[in-house]
Amino acid sequence: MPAIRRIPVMARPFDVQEIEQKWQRLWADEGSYEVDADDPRPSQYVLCMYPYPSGPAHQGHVRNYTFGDLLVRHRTMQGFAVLSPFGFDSFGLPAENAAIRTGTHPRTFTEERIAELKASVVALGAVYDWRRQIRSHDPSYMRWNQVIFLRLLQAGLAYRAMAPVNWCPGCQTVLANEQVLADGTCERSGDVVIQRDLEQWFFRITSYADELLADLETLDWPERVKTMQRNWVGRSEGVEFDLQVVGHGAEGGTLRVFTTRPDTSFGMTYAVVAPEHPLVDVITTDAQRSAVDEVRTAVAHITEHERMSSDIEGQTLAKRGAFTGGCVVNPFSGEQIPVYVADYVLMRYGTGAIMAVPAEDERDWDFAHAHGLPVVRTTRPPEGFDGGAWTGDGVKENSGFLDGLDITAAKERAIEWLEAEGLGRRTVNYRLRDWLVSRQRFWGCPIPIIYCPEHGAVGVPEDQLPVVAPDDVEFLPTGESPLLRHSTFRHTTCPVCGGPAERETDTMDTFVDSSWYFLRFCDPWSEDRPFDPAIAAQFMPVDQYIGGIEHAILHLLYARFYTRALIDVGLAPGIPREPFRRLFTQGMIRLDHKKMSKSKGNLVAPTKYFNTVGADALRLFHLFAGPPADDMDWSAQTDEIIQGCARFLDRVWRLTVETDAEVTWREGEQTDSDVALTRSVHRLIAKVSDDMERWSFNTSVAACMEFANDLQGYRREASAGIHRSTYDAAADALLLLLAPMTPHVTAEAWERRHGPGARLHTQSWPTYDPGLARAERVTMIVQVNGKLKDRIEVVPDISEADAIALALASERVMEELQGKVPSRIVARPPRLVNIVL
RNA sequence: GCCCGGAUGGCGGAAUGGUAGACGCGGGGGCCUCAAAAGCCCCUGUCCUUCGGGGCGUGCGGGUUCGAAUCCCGCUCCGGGCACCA
Repeated sequence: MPAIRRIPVMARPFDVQEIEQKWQRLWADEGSYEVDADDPRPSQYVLCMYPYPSGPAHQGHVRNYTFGDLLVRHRTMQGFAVLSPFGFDSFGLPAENAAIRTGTHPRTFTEERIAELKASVVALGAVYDWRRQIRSHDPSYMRWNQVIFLRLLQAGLAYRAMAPVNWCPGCQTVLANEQVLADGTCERSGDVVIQRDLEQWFFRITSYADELLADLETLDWPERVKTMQRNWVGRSEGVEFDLQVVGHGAEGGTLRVFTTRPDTSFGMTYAVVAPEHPLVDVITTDAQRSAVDEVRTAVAHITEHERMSSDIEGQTLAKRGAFTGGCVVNPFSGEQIPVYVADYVLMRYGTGAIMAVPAEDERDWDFAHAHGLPVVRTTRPPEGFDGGAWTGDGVKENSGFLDGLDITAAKERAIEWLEAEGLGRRTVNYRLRDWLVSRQRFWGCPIPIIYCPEHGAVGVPEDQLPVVAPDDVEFLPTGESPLLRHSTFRHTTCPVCGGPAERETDTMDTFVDSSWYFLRFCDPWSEDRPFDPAIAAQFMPVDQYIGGIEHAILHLLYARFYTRALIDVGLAPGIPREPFRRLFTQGMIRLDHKKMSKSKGNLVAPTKYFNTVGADALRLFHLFAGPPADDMDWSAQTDEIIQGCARFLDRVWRLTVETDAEVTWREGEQTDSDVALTRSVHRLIAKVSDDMERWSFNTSVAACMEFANDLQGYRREASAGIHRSTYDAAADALLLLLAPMTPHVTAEAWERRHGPGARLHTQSWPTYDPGLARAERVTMIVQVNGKLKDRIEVVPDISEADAIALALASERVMEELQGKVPSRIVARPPRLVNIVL
């Protein structure tokens, strides 16, 4: 019995906004993506880096959450209980700056921004288990942040030490590096910023340097992120050894240096100590004192950042430094060599002193030439080398017992000699420094410490946590934390003796908040500890972590460290030491060649798309635009492409829900074109399933578009009517495959096809028959001398002999051969035959 | 300076040693319509062509291979990271 349907005529075949709101409400009401620890399904943890709430979402968020949501929905359809939480990194400087500008309390400001961001995330159709939401400024989260701090303190992983900071004498406060202008002045007062030592809190991340480095090998992360972390940790192996000091007042003293090139020791023609090095005061002669002091003063007045830059106002690579008047003995050559101070040697790295080998180190070369110091080559440079320092490999010369060796062997020999003589030992140095967590800010998690004149730094007892900053504070543009001026917060009593004491007024770096939120997500209801380790162990590690490349180093390194620290202080027994098994870093979105961001003021809000083409079309665009890892340019053409995505969804709707022409249905035996359609359904399932696993969403979308074209062609050509079950299977498959990408329109189409209450997203991900997915006929190409000459339709399992026979029988090939005998025939059935003359 | 990426039609991109340019955007033509919109159909790298087809073509120059966008060597340009870490 042929069924006949007629098309309704309208701009779009469905009401986008109505459908999107309906399904967003349904997913929330039905708790479709809420997952509990006792869920019988195997679990998967999919997480997008929790955002700083800066207001309504921008396209960077849209892209991020589209990828994440696609994964959540896809894995759910594959039968996993997918943990998909969302939260807000809600402490941070912008809220505090807004408070100074407008007087609004940072909490009010932040919570308004959270509501806006959350609304746009929901409007995008991204689904989360909102019961688990975390906001880092919530006292319930701060409490555990502070407990963890105290446990790290007890374990010796947190400590207090003097550290150089940027200090503005005008504002009487510490500045962040970003607040110091390029010329070394304060952005607010214009005063020259100086370096000053202040007591600050640190986390001992350097204790984990080797582990953080070694375990990178086990991670399924982008290679370049791992490389960046490796460089950041900056492990270098070398040797430390002592030099005898000669000269006034220093007899019997030694100077310890660190080097990775002990093979060059015979070329050490002078030594350099950092300006802050304690030996400077001892060995500087009266004659040299003023020159040395000049260097030290200059260094004290610039930031480390500037000190590292190779050019300060015309003082180019002259290497700012001076002779101290003192000397040391090079133990290898026995010669006396001068000791200099120079700003290119850093007190905090190695021993704060180096042996200088100008012939084999570029910095030493520059310095030696600026100060007229001798150069002795110990590695023979290659023939024709006319540059300065030679840092490559070569045969050792002028090096006594090392002569004739290559540098690797010479290093070994030199270290053995130093150890045998009792002068030095092997050492490893790291570029990585301990993590300075103190921030002189209001809008952050207070460091739970009380300073007692009697008992020193005492932790606030855990039953008194959280320490929450008071609300009755005044935000002034002074640059200092209002907590400093709040006397009832600041003045308290010592938990040990009850005597008068002062609270710490610094807060924690917000990277502390984000270093364990993924663990709290596993058990956000826990009231007696940060989380239940058994539950966390069930979900951890995060199976897929998604975020921007800008967090490649700091956040990801801190989180790796923190996870280990939590395990080692006993708060997280049984959880994996690596928190993020797979990492995906999405590319950024640029507008006019600049990164799209709120601070640059070049955002394109998604709202206008939600209100017109709808969230599905915008999602489809982000998936279709190109490889997820690549940067994307938001261009004048973008809106047209988004329109094209909406057009495609209209077409999907017409193909699955409505008929746009009078249609005759039939059943019974499949015709050839019915079989062909079935085959392309199976090929499509295979293609999209594979593309999903390798994050090739743009080609998934292309395949679905191609299939929709095929489906339309099938309808057009079906003069004898449309085979009902074949067509239904095709339409259902298309909806199932698109379900994770464009969830609203597909869910609605599914319900229209299958009746009220039918749920697309609880269906299983479709499977395919490999036999049907394989093409029935394939195009075999025939080449002569590698040039394409003919195409022949063949069966996929054609034999090599048959393929060659067919190729040689081709008219086009015979023309080309002209009776000549091929010298070689390369056959790769069923893909190609290449005839070589 | 060092270390990673990348370069393909007018544009976004596809092609994991085997038909370069899938899919889409833009453009051109046609159908439908009183007309328009929407929709549908066809064409669209480039040059030559006797309309059968042929030459050229994946940043540049070499190489390996029967065959290279893909692998190797050397450049150019663009993007990113680290930049006096001894």
